[in-house]
This record gives sequence, C-alpha cells and structure tokens, in this order.
Amino acid sequence: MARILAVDDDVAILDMIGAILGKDGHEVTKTGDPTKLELDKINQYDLILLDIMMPGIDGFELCTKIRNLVDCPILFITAKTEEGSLVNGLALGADDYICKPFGVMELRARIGAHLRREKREHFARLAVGRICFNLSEKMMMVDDEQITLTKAEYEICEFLAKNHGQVFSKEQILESVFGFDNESNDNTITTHIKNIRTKLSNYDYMPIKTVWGIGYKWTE
Amino acid sequence: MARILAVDDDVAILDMIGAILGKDGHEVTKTGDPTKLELDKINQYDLILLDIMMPGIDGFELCTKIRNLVDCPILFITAKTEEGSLVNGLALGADDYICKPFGVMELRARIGAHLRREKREHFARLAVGRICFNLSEKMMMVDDEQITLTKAEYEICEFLAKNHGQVFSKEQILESVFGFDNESNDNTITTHIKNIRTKLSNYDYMPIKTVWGIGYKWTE
DNA sequence: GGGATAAAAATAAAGATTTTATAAAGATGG
DNA sequence: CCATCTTTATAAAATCTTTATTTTTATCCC
Repeated sequence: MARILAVDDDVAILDMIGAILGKDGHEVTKTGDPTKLELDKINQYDLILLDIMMPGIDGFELCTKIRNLVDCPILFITAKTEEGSLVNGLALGADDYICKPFGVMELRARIGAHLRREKREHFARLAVGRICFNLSEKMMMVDDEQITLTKAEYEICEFLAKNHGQVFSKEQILESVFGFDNESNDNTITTHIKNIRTKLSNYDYMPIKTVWGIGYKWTE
Repeated sequence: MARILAVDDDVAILDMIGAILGKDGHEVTKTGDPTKLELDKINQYDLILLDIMMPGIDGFELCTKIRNLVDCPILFITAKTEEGSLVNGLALGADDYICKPFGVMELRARIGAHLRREKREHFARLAVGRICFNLSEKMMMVDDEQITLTKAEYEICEFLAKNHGQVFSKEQILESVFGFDNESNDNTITTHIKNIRTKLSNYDYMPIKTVWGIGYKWTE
C-alpha cells in the first residue's frame, strides 16, 4: 500500500514496526544503521519514520537533510518526551512526533492519517474559492449558482481547478482532458478557455490566468 | 497568516487558544456553540481545531461532516486520552489528536507543522537565499513576494539559481535555457539579465553577479 | 602609477517575432 | 437539425531580439 522507511538503531523496535506495518499491507524498509542511509534514493518512499537518538548521527540533522530532498511525511518516533524536543523536531520539517513507548494502535492510526492526507491533498478539491464542483452530475457552481457549461468546458475547469495553482500548457490540457491520442489543434483549448471566461465574466470572476509562453493556471 | 477555526464549549480554553494563535499572527475564529456552526462557510478556513466532548453535538460526528466538505487539516484537542478515541478520531479523517492539558509550545508546533505541510504539498519548491521558486506555478518569489517575470527571465533565473555559485557564459545560458540550436545574439542574454536585475532591484537584491570576460553567476 | 586603448558589459529604444484573444465559419455527432 | 467542438483567419498583446550608444573594466605601455 505504501512504501515506508523506518530508521532506528534499536533492532527490536525496528522489527516490531516492520511487523505491524507489514500486516497493514505496507512495504517496510528497515534501516538499523542511519549512517549507511543512501540519501539519493530517499525519494522513493511515501513516509519516513525516524528515531532521534542514534549512534553516529543525530536524528534532527538527518531530518533536515531528508526534508531538503523530499516532501513526504516524516514522523519522529523517540524516547525523548520533552516538549522542547517535539517543538524542535516539528520545526525542522517533521510532520509528527510519537513518543516511545507508543501504542501500536496509535502508531497505525497516525501513519494511516498521514498517508490518507497525502492522498487527499494530491486528489481532487471539490471546492476551490467561489467555485464548487458536483462531480457526479458534472456541474460547476459559482457562489452556489449553477453555470451551464458544455462537457469540454466542464472537464477543463475541473482539471484546472483540481490542480489549481499549477500551470499547464495547452498540450497538457488537451492530453489530460481529452486523452493522449487527441490530435486537436492547440487553438481548441484557447477557444474553450475564452468561452469559459465569457461565461464566468457574468460573475465578475476570472480564475483562469494566462501564463505567457507556458499555458494557463487556475488561481483565486 | 492562516485562518483558523477553533470549536470548543470551554470558553476559557477557547480564549487561551485564540490568544496564543493570535500572537503567532493567525486569524482565529472562536466558536463556543458547535450547534450554531455554519457548515456552508466552513471552507474558508485553513485549519480547524475541534473538541470532542461538547454539549449538543459529538465532535466525532462534526469531524465527519466537516471532512466531507473540506480538505484542510482538522485537529482534535480533547481531554479524552484513551488510545481508542485517538484511533477513532484519526480514522474519521482528522489529522492530529492533541490531549488536554496540552503544552502551549506543542500546540503551536503542531499547528505550524500542519500549515507548513499544507504549503509544501501544494508546491514543488526550490529555495536559494531570499529567492524561492515555485516550479509548478513557474513563479519566483523574493521574501515570499511574487515577482512577475517573463518566461525567458524565469528560465534564466531558475537555471542560474539551481546552479548557484557556478559561472556560465552567455552562450551556455542561451544553450541551456533556449536549446542548443538557438542562434540568438549574445546580447539577448545581457538584456534579459538587465531586465531581471531591474525587477529584483526593487527588493534591493542583486544575486546575479557579472564575472568579467566569462559570464554570470548567481550568488547570495 | 597613470593615461590611452581595446574589449566587455550595461543600457535604452526600436523592430521583429511569438503567443494569445477574438470572431466567425466549418465540421461533427447524436 | 441543433448544440458542441474544431478550425481558420485576423487582431491584439506581450515578449524577444537586435541595434546603436554609453559605461565600465582590464590591459598595455610609458
């Protein structure tokens, strides 16, 4: 289900973590010697568990290094229960801080929550700014008022709004919305965008921005 | 900085949370009566704090309802310390579970971590000195303020900043940014550099240094 | 060291090119 | 036939490139 990296010098704990998470269907990579961690392959994991007090290397330092390389959740699992250590750890870019001895259920629940969130954020947003989508009915609403869009217009809006902020070229939009084998002219997208903008202009709303030379993006 | 909704029937705690987070620059909306919460406006918040045991409504139920409407982080703050309650809460779509009495520093650290993560996930970033690139949005920011660059300007900046410290000739920049088959005049680069510098000078920032007779490099 | 000189870079502004917006006609498919 | 999608042609906008000129920097020679 998820590829998880566990770094801890305590092999007993490592094995336990591996067993628990393995049962939940995750693929767990266990590392007992953090000094041998290959950082150039670190971005293959979906979630990383880190101990703090380890021989040879400081978990905090390691966290900083890893955070500079990846965006995935990093969770400290540690015997250091002081609040200051937690604050420090989270400030370094970690996402959670679990104190040993931890409850098995808590560990599973927290990891589950982090993975779920990752999915959630990656996935669709139904409501973006003044816009709201009803995916099953293929409807778009502005301020709770329904807008009549054609299918192509709707798909473009949904795609851009779901990935709002990000810029997409006309080719990318064509591909994502109408499939990779589509051979339409780029101007098709230009025209659709124009029509969408015309319809939204009735609401004084102009969420699709042109990024010159690159493409379009949905912004608030 | 962030718009935070806090829901708790204990007004003393509510006020304390409001004061703490207000100091951190957040805009806190406090709700002592969860039954009066207007769910249709719930998506205006960046993060939501929820108590579990409240008169009239169950925090778990409320969490489920809210999670169906928004994607933002939801944090339980509760006196229920049993592991089962934590597991249940996280399973319902919450992102964290903080037990009362909580440390002020821990609360701030955890909220900070959740907000930071939200940012992180939405953008592929590259930070060099005062500059931060948002690669997916093709945006460059100085001190968190966006700078309007043309495509060529942006590409040159991204290239130089990614390889900061290293010197590149105009030919190399042309080749790297516009492709090996580009036959433009070298002055094209000079002009672009000039325009970039003009835009950055508004921020008293001059990261592109001239290396006489050789080329340009990005330095802090 | 200092002034003349040449080379490189910065600047400013005009011209060329590219990209996007718009409008309207043609094609497609139910 | 109608709504929608696609294409074409043209206009408009933004950007890129070039040219010409000025300024800066380095070098050479005395």
